[in-house]
Amino acid sequence: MRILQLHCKYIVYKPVKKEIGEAEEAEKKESRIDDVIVLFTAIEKGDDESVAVQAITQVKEFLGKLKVNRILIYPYAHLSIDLAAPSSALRIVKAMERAAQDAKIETYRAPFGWNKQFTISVKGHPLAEQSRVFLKEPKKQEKVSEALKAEEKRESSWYILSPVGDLVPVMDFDFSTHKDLARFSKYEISKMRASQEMPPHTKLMRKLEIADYEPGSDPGNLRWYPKGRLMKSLLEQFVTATMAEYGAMEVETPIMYDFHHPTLSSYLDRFPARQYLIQSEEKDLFLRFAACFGQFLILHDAQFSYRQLPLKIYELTRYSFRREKSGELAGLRRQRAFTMPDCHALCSNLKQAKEEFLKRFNLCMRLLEGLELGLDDYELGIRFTREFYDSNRDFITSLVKLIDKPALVEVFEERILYWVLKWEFNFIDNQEKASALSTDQLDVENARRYDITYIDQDGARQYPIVLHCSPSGGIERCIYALLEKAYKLQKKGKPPMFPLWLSPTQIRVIPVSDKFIEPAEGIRKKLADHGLRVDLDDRPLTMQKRIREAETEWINYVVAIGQKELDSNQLSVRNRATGEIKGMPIKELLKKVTKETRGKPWRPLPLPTQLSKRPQFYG
RNA sequence: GCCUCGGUAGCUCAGCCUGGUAGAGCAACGGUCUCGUAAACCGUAGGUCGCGGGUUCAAAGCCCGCCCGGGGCUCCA
Repeated sequence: MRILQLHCKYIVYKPVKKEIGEAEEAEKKESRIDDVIVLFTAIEKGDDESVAVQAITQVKEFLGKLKVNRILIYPYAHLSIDLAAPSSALRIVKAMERAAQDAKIETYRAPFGWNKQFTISVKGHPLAEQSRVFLKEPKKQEKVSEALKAEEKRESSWYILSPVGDLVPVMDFDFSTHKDLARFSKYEISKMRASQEMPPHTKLMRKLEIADYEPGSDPGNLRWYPKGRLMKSLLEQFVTATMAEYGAMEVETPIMYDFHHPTLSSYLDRFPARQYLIQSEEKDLFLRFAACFGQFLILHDAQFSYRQLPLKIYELTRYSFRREKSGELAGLRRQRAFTMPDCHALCSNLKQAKEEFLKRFNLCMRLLEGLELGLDDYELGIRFTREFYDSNRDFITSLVKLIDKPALVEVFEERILYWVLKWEFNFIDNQEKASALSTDQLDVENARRYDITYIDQDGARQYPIVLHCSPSGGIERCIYALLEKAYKLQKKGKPPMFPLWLSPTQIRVIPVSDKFIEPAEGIRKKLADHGLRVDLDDRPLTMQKRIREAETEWINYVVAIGQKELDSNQLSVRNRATGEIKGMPIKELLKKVTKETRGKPWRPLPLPTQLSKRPQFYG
């Protein structure tokens, strides 16, 4: 629908003759209307009553601004080259008229289908002349998955489950020795938070040149600076290596899928997330929000029997996309494009699924331990259906035993989604918000949906149980947890730090003055040759200043080189964790550092080794 | 989507209430200093005050509209 909207001192018009067969009946009589908004209107193909209402709603709003409440709807075909058929056009013009009357607008309408003569006087103010286009809103844009709708009215109740198997309603639990669990429960149940400050990690991610918002993209799609890219890359490697060790086969699958693919579209309805949609030629595509599709489609086509179960398949999705509402986004805590390891395991029956589930639970604990996130840093949340709990009490309790502290439990009376049991490790940040890191689900529905089958001992086709696990949660979110944890340390008066293996610079060498740059570089190289990230602050600044900057960069060890060190063959090593300066031979430092990083992936410095050669990305 | 705060130098921000030559610190650049564990000193350069319109002799500032972003709420397999 196209409307040319004119604020007129007056308009005079007179029907001259019918132009089309469907024209309305009208008298060939002159009409005059004063101080009126004239809507020259063309109805186009695809317009319907909803467009008419939409148009009038906006016109009404506009009338308020101009302090006018009188309109003339004037059918005017010449505005469009894509006109609707006259019969439906007339219907919609009438719908506009009705909508306007309903909105208490004084409404006039020129007859439809006539050749008319008119004289018009348009006012001179800037808002007097407006052209507008209204389109029917495409349906798929409004598509909300059934799961999202179901989520909104889900019925569940909350408990605390202790390691000995007591299930206590949340209201009756004594939280006095479980402060973080109390925070987690409060967050999950009441959804009450009131925080004015910025989340500390968003400031840190920029100050430390890890990541930043990218105004040139969609919100929640971040840019990563070299140091952040390095950390992310190390975490990715670590998770992938751990999954390989576990026996999962790494694959790679497309990031976009056909919206109308039959199995995919029914899965979309079972998943509570909003998608990015892309149109390409004739296809509607959506960007994946997890690796499920790609892996399930592979497994659908693969053939395997009970002998190969449990069968484990893994992908590090870079990226998964979820079009979260803009207000939900927060730095590294929640993005619209994020990197998520996703591992599925197919199990022959519930017994095998439970064994595997436990194995993965342990694996996730170990993995977070590798990031130096321990049991004090996260809380366990478990969710299940009432029915599943009733027949698997001991099994569920055995999960809680593994962390040896009470867990928050959500019990669903009915199965709304595709799983009957899931758990997450939740990190509680400085604003007392909880975010899931590791998670695993027991899925009893998707094998059937994707027609994934295995052959059992008797040669019959069976549907396996599917486990969905993100062993670390989103990689970005891991960095968020590390930053928030570091901030907690800082609040307690301790130096904020990263685990050594993730530190962009592990050791910085600082020559006392520029006379010592050369020997300092020699020492730097010696250390670097042992597979460490060591850089050299060769800038002509005072020693104090360079030490200070090393500290603000959270560098774990700082080595000063001057005459004293050259004479004694001892390095002066400043240890960030303790704040102490200790003399030690180069070997001792090497031993200390390699011990601390044993078993973890390594990558070289992502920046020039000389600080004088580095650009500033932020600030 | 709603509420709220904001957009001024690369960064952090002041100036806006009460209209009258656009500021500071840090960073950058040039120089002096050759330095011993969290900020040496001097200087130089750097701005379409988010965009559009209005009011005014005069707008970063006042008014209207728009755009963008943060945070909160809702939501979170």
